[in-house]
Amino acid sequence: MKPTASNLSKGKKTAKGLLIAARDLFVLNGYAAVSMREIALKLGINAGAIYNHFPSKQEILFRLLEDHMLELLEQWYILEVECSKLSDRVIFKKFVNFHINFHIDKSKEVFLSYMELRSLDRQNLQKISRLRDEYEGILQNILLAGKKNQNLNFDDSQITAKAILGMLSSLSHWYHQKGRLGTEDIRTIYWHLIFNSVRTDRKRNV
Amino acid sequence: MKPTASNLSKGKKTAKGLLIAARDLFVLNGYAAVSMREIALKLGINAGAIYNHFPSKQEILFRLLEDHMLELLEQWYILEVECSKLSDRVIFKKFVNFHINFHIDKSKEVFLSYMELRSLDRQNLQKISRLRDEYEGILQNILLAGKKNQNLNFDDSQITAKAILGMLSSLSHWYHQKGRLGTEDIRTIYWHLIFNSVRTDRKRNV
DNA sequence: TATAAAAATGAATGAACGTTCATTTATTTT
DNA sequence: AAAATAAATGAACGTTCATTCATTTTTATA
Repeated sequence: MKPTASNLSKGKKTAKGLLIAARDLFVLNGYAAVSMREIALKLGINAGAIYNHFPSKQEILFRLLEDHMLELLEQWYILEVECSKLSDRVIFKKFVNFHINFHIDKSKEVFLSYMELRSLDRQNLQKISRLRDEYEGILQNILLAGKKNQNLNFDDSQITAKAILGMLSSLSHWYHQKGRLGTEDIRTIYWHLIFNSVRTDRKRNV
Repeated sequence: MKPTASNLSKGKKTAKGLLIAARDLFVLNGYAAVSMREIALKLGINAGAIYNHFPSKQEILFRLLEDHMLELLEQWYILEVECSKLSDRVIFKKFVNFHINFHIDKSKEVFLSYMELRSLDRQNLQKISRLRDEYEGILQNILLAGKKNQNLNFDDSQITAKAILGMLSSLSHWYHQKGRLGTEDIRTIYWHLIFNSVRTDRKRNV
């Protein structure tokens, strides 16, 4: 059975709680500025007790980032299965919408992934970077396929992928629940901006 | 006479050197993870000597961010003077190019401004936020003028401004001198993406 | 309910932190 | 050159840091 909140053992519950507490504090103040004592305090336990669940502060950060990237990739690959017989543009739209949804849903984890890469030690950074490159590669391939079939138009797939992901990721810098616009509005606005930036049914500007 | 590198007094030279050293270290490891001792070491002086030039670590960060924002705004206002009799699109292009140039030129300061807002104390954050809002307002006004005259087309000026600035600012996350593409290529690619995302001579997509 | 395992405690570790200080050395001004 | 100012030293301040550990308490298993 998949573990739910209620049937987790005490230990697993604490471990999960620690990840959430650490995530929230890291987002608020940054990895280096957050102490193990603060994290423990959120759960009402002693700092030393954390080490029953995680071997180090660094490992907590790594687990947060890796779990996030693995889930991002996994979720996309599930969606990708239905894409084989769709048009380039529809696949592109599917990806952008998926990305926006995921970023709205997991804005804290996304923010962390952008802000705290530099707080990872060399080995962990390498692992996360590999996962990031894999994800960026997905978008690059979608763009390249669209260009090949003349359904999308742009100069450089690598820069364009970075620019699009950069635009979308800036979402996580300002998005929060109680904003002026609903998620549907945001999805629409971003989709228009992004699709127009690479669409073909227009002459090139100079 | 405007002070140059050579005619600065010893003290001013050290102060300037400390700002540069701090900037580079903050970019590399983050404000909280950098010690005053590390900053001093870069200049070959003792940590205590820093306090002859700056009253605190916090003040060093603030000075870096404020100087950057003030220069950004000042430079734009100089350019803006020539804009009064130009078309909406040309003004928009002028702004985007200005922004890209500035971000390529000062990629470290831009990166800092995005990453270390949360390391500012309340008062300093307020000051910097006011400057950021002023800059974002400039782009919003350019967009709104373009929309009013039907020269630009988009849904929401606030989100669109944020999205555009987000896309451009992601530049500072990966740009460095020795990259595959020259600054002229990057300028072109980004301008195409951005202008197309809000241009009018096309039908709206659904 | 008895027993083993897991989880939490609270004190302690040594190291590092930003900042201060009395003092010395270097630079600038008179 | 003398006097005044600025800059740097190196040790020390009190605090906080991540982590360790012997011990106790809680939870899960049999």
